[in-house]
Amino acid sequence: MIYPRQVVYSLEALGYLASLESNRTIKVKDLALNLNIPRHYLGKVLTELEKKRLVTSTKGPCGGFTLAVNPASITLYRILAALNGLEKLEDACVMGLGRCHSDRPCALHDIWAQFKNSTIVRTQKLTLEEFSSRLFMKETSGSGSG
Amino acid sequence: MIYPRQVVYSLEALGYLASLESNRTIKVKDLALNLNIPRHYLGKVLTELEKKRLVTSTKGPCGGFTLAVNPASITLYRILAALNGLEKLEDACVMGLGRCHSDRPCALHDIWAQFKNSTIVRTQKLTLEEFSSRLFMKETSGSGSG
DNA sequence: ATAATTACCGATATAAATATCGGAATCTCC
DNA sequence: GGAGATTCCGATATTTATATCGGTAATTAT
Repeated sequence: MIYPRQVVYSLEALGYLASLESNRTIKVKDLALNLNIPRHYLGKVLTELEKKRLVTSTKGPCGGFTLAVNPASITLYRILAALNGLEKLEDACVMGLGRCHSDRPCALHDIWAQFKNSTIVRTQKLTLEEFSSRLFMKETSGSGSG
Repeated sequence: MIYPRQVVYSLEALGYLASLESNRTIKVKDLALNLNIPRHYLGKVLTELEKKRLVTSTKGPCGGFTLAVNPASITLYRILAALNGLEKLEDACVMGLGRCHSDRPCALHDIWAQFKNSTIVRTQKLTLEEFSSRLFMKETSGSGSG
């Protein structure tokens, strides 16, 4: 992966939250178990997400975290931006060569530029809901559609 | 950049060495100055490159490092492989999502796959000589070709 | 041989990311 | 208002990458 783990954990947590019925909360402990993330570390990550108004927390019994945004309208791009997850994509050179510029590009310059561009376009179209349903399929109570 | 700095330094050092007349050595100190890399750190990186038979070292006055491979025939792919620089490219998911597989891909799966593939194809065609002349232009003694 | 030059190498320092721990603060339910 | 549940938060540990330092070994020139 090209993102720091904190970002990955954030995406997983948000994806999972979006897969729950709206307004349903989940405890850090359970989230950590489900996503296989160290519990206390996830707690800190969620605190960050709360500061960025992406989730809300409630203390006490029946407390936990819940999504603070509408998953059908927020895009992954906005989420990544909030998490500083776009930094890698802003690097000019994929190999980190200081002397690679657009006027004197390295041999991978165009490939990287295209990847960056595609990623931006794609994530700007992708809602959290779509992202979530793809990977964190809602546990429907028993829809036997087939 | 998506590569660790050690890999970047290695690429820069090899590129620079390839831009010198063949069999010409350069001292770590000078290389570090030219590439703006911490001297002692570069020394360790070069030692690693020597273990991998990519460069040769000579001690004493007039000593230094020189390329141990033919820059016209070795590809960047082989170099990256030797440096374990392909690890990031081998990751299945660009976002590091454990539950993203080819049979249940995330929304960026195809973009990432294409980038990885293009990078491999391109670096397999790219010789160190080409890589070097693009960015570390040989200081020709005065070819006024234009 | 001696002196100067250079790579070599082990010890250590620094920084950032990741992870752990325990108790304080807050909230709900009774 | 008290008991229990849960987040919150500061302190600290661990790991990895990056960087620094200084002495040792090897080589060359004289």
